[in-house]
Amino acid sequence: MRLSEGVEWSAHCCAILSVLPPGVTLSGQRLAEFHDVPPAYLVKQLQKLSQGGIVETVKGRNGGYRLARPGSEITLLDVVIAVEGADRAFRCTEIRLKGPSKVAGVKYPNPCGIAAAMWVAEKAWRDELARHTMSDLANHAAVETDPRQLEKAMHWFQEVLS
Amino acid sequence: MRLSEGVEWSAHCCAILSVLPPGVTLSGQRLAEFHDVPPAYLVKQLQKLSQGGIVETVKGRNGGYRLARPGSEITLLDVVIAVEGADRAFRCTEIRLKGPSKVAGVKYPNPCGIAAAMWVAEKAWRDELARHTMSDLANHAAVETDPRQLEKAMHWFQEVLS
DNA sequence: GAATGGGTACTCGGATATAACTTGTCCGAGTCTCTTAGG
DNA sequence: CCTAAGAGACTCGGACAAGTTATATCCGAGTACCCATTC
Repeated sequence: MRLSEGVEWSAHCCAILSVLPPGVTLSGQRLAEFHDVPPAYLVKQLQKLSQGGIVETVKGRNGGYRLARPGSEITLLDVVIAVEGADRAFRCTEIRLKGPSKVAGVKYPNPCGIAAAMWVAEKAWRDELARHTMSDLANHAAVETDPRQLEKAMHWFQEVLS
Repeated sequence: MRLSEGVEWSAHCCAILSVLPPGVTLSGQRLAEFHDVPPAYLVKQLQKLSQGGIVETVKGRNGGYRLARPGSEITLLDVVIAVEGADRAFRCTEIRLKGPSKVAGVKYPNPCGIAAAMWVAEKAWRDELARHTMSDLANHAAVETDPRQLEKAMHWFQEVLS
């Protein structure tokens, strides 16, 4: 089981976007430069965020991306779902309906115990992810980050946003 | 994010093995037949369970697999880890150390907020999986399964174990 | 001096190659069992 | 009738392909800005 790298990139991008002044956009090129990741591939992830209603896009010169709603209303779970899809990690293939013990016509309304346990665990995972908003993560980063790095970041933003 | 099919197969196999009399083994061929899955590939999953200390193997004629310890002491988490590996689903690439804001020499002892949140969520997932043992799942299945199917299964077992 | 039209540069978006991993298969090494021959 | 040796068949285990997904890239469609031209 593995989450794609796009999840990490997207989460960082959304956290960054959450601290921008309202209305200001940042292009995929700039976001890729700031995070030092392949620009074209990052844009592909941002596309998913756009389709998922997490970010809005502004076309044309000086265009880019901005959050579609306040950072305090976007959770980590929202980002993960937008990038990875809403499908469950565990997929039940209903093994119990196959093999030599199968009985024609028998259907089970409830999921089998294994699938049920798996899905309860996944719900616990999702619930935990939903507890963190982009604003929370941005605040946490602002506190934890080295002051010198914070200053360099501020400087860079003022440069590219001018 | 996706769990491999091997997880489902392995969980079902372990649940089956947990209800066998002590010492009795079931071959990969039989387990594959019972679940209607590709035999050679199922054996590959059972290999991982063997390497993970979940099941023991008995070679030679009338050999096969059996649980390495009581089914009440094997959790769903044990099986998932054996098949999928112990690595975390989310991997932090330390983006914050790259890009134009990086400061030479700066290291962060604590994981970044995003990674921390991800890993807390994964722990919640694991804790939930660890709450279910193979014996629990087998009991649940015994109650939920259609009586006719149960009987056919019993019949099949008596046949292949004789 | 102000307005307007066109060119240009920059943006996102989807279609297109490459790499990695999951899925699926095969054959060899090892071991228990059964048979059979001998005492 | 009992013992023992050997052949056989069945088992697991790792090495070997095929298909699917994730990763990375490129080029086209569209839009806002800037500048030159005109009134």
